Amino acid sequence: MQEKYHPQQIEQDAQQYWQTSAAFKAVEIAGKPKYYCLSMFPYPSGKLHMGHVRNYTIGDVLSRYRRMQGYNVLQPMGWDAFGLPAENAAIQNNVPPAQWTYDNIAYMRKQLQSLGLAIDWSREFATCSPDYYRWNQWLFLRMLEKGLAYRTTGTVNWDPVDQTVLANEQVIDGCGWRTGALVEKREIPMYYMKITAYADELLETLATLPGWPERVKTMQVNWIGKSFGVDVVFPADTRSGMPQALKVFTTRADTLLGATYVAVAAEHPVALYAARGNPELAEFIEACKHGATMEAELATQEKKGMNTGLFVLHPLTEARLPVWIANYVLMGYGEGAVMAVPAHDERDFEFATKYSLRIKPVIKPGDSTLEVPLAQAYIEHGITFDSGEFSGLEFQAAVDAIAAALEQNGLGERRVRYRLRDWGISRQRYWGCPIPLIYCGACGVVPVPDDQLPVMLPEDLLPDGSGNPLIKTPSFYECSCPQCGKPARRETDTMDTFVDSSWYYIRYACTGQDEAMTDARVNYWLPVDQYIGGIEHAILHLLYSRFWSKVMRDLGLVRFDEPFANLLTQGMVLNEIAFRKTETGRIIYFNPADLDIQTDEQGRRIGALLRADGQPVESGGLGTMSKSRNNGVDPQRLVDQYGADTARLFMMFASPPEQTLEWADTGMDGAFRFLKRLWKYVYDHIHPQLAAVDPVLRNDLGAELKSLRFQLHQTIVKVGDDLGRRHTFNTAIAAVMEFMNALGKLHDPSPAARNLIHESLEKIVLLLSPIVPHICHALWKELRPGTELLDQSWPQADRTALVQDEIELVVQVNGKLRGQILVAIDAQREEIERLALESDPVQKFVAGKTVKKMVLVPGRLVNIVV
RNA sequence: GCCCGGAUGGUGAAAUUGGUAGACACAAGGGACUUAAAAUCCCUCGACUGGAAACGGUUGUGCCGGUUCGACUCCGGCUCCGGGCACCA
Repeated sequence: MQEKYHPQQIEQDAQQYWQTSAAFKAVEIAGKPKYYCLSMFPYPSGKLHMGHVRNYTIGDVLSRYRRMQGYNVLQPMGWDAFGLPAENAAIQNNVPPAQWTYDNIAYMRKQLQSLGLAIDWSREFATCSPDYYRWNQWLFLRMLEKGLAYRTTGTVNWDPVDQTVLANEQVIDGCGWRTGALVEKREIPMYYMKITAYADELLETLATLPGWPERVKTMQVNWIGKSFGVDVVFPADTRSGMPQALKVFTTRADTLLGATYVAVAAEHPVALYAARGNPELAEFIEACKHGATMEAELATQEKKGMNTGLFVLHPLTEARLPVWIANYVLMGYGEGAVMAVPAHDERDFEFATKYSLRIKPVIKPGDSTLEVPLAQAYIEHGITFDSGEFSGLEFQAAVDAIAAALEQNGLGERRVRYRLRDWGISRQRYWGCPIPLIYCGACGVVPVPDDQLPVMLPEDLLPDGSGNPLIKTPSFYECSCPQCGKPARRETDTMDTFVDSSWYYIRYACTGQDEAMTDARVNYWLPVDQYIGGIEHAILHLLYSRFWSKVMRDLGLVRFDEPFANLLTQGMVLNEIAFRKTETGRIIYFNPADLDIQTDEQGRRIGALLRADGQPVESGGLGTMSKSRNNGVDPQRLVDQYGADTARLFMMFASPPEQTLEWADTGMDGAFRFLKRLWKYVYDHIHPQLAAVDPVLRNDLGAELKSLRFQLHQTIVKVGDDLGRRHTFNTAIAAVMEFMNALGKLHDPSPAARNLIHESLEKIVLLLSPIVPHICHALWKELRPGTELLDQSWPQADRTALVQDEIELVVQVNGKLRGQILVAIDAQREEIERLALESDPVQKFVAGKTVKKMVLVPGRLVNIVV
């Protein structure tokens, strides 16, 4: 055994051993309990960042821990390989997206392997492989057959200069990111997946997922947004020229008598009708085209509107209500029209105040009245008033009565609605899975026959920023109609990359299966036992995956209802954002590694200077590590400098996994120091070649050794609980450090002590092995020559070591800590109270006062109330 | 704007079911070893305060209020920060 800890050599040896022994190859073994541990696969952006290290280390710790517990573990890895960044890179570097992607995969695979992850690499695949995306296409066609996929129009961001569709990310302050041109909304035909058909099940089965974080389930519930309300029809006032009735949905039918106008989207037929011969209105509608498409922008943009001059009739009072066009009403949501009740809706209140529209309160708090005029909308539930026959009712009674009245006169009906919208999957982009459809002049939209799948994506095209290059590639789009054989045109849109990531975890179970999307092996491995990934995927990816797997289930391809039994959402790894603005207003970002931090005498940060020129930079706060903001940290430097074990240990020790982590590498030294100390402990124990270790004489230990052994077995219990149940790897590591500190204080040359040290070191190595597997692999060889760490089971605590005679209780007076007492483990209440009262520090505080009450918390404390 | 989280020493954090706030580390300061440095080891380390010292006291978990014998933890109201908002992944 070498005297010093040399991670490079140790890690190389361990990784080589794992590879040559195919240690992590997962094989289906009937009857053996399986554990499918999956970390979200990476997008091959170029190199790993700290978020990846965090994600994959967590997965690896859990995988190795379960393996030691006797599970048949599957931990696979792959690549979410389609997507926008490859096209941007292609434009920038003149390299086809395919090549850029494959190069990145090759580099990042090496990086992952250097972390020593217990992955079955034989199952690796990338979603851009035709063997994979062929089944996207195949399933899409099945969904089309079942009516779960359909075609309709959707809104996109249109860059009028580049003549191309932009992703939301590519729209900056309403302008195209490359051209700076004002972006327009445009309606184009697209394909949608009917996720709303599964809305109820997606909602209901969340309740069957106790292994999911509450916050994620809450977010999904709110996202699906099931609401009970009423569809209300406002008939046209034909005398005003209004061409049609307007239907709106409301969850607040109790406020119907307070409706004072109706607003429609700028794209609504009534708006277009009103704009004919009204240039002012037409201009407003035109301006709305440049309005926001994103919900965040939509909700914060200035609310603007115009009166159409048209009227509808109130469905209950027949009062004439003006019809307005408003930029905050979207055609894509519901019916493209809303009823406005300014007195009881904040947005309507703001709008009505701005345009001097009528505000009519009809709801008041149960125990008081409203002060008129209102200073703000009263949005709480309350009692109706000023509502004719519907006055004086509480919320539900009012909704029921008004809904009944509407149903009676045929102008409304109760409806359940969802906030969830169908999933638009068409992308006007090159680097994605082709949608397998053909457009024939004679036959219309014709699916590509199954035996012609996959529709292969050419890998040699070079996008130039002006739209999807597939449109300009006849060898791709020219084809003949599968039905009539005449020349036809292939669909050039590709699928949303969320399709790729919606079922990759199923495909890992069927490596090599070329005849079908899945096979029987799925039934062994799935569902995933533990899924680990960033909290940023709490809604979209996880909801789409749940949906897609339910569709597969209904097609008989899989048997489970939910794909991920347990979910661990790791917090984001943040780093500082530093920048300067050039004279022309362009923003240049600086990597925090290139800055010198200035602190005050207390060590608090007050600013930062760019090392290159010594001048200050501006702070952009904290944000997730990203290429675009130049605040990523490449783990490679740390791995090269300290080794993978130190990087893994530090990452796990830094904070609990679900917590957002502000990146700082201070502490790496400490993690490295700990491993060096561990190495030294084993070396010092092994090296003297003293007497061989005797069987431990556990009943013959003195008080010091007995107490140390108690702590050892307490630590075994604690670490198992932290890794397996709590997933708090930081406290597991802290517990081992604490025990190591205690062990280090033992200076006892007796054989009994030496036995205990040996037992301790073995257990420490086993406990740490899921976190720092390389060093543990090497140390185990020294402690138990001829055996392999990988074959060892997770240690069990010795119950006899955990028996205690006495325990310490805390004594409080009026809830304040005043002292401790030592009591026998089986001491009775009276005995404990007597000891507590008699203890010196207590006497001081109790003397001369009357004891009112004593609170005893068994095993914890005594509180004396005076 | 809406939905979901978070805030504890100079720093990362711990306190698992309402029961000792700051475990375990980092940084810093002091010391030992060394020709020196690195490495290693030892000590101090929330704030204020009494004491020569031993050892105490008060206060303290983003802010304001509440419940309780007892609150980082529960309740009500805020502030700031992070994630998501349907075409970044």
